[in-house]
Amino acid sequence: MTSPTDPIAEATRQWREHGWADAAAGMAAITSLMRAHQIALARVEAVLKPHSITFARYEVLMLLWFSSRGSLPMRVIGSRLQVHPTSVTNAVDRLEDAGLVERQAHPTDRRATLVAITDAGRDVAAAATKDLNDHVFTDPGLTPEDVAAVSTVLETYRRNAGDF
Amino acid sequence: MTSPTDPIAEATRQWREHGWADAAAGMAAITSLMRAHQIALARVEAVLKPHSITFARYEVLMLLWFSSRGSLPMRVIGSRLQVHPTSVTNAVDRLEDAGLVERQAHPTDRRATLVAITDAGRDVAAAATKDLNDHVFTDPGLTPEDVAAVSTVLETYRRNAGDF
DNA sequence: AATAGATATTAGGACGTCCAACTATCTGAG
DNA sequence: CTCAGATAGTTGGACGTCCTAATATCTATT
Repeated sequence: MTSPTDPIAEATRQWREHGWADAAAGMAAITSLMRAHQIALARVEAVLKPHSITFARYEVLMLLWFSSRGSLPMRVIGSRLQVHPTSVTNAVDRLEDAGLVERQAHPTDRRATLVAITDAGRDVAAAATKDLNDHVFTDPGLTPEDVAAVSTVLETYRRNAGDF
Repeated sequence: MTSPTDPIAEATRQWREHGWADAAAGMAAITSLMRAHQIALARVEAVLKPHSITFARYEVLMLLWFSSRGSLPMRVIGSRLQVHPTSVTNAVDRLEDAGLVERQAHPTDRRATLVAITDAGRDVAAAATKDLNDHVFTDPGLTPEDVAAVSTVLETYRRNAGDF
């Protein structure tokens, strides 16, 4: 089992050799985060692909599904998902083209736009969630202890960053 | 603790309510990973911006800088960074336009292309690294213990995914 | 040696993210 | 009541990632 060297471990070694020992651990953590994100996203997208949606659109759909009225203003969606307003416009455009959501006038603020999930949207959300739960979330690729550890530490990271 | 609700904690609650308790922890971990990645990437890109490079290009530059000959085949770059060949082409195109690397003929395999770092490339790599170390990596936004914990768990995750 | 299959790279296109700039509408200070 | 400033959303563009398809070159099998 002579596995090739982990590129991040190799980078860490280089960092120390160059006298950047103080930064080596942080570099490794952030670089690991980038790779792990890439792996996780690829797995999730692979499961969502048959449902013809992406993770970005899935998140919008779930937010609407869980909302009490089945609709939210664009701005609220962006705020919850922590993405730029233009990303919300993009995702909603595509979801609307697919008939999974529809834009409605906001009752009191004519600047705002409400996004409402359709029946078809609820169906896709339910089916996609079942698939994601069965094929990714129930066994994400780590022990339950590690899963909990990641969540806990990253929650701290997100809070420190002002994410919520 | 009067903070507004963490959207991920809220999603976890919804998952349990809908009877998906087995998948709730995995969903939370993966969603946390997505957000944390977004935060970390934004910080890194902000520091790199004055150097007129992105993180993707920075990684290519560092790989070349650390290589013994100062050059690597495109294929090796993609393999180490775990990105698609077309992403390497893209990054190298832009680095070459900026004069930070140059393409050279491979001595023995005419299909392959060597990418070599230039003196200007070494200067940018050194300056960018100093900035990243000072402003991000030395204090990534977590305690040293948490930084180590993230690295360790994500290393397992990457290894399980066949990343190395 | 000839050729079928594998490998290295590039071109074109889809999608998500961000930023800057613009329109429409709301809100609050005077 | 008016108007400057804030807010909601969209458009257009830059960039990174992936996928598919195409070209060029290597390699191994017959």
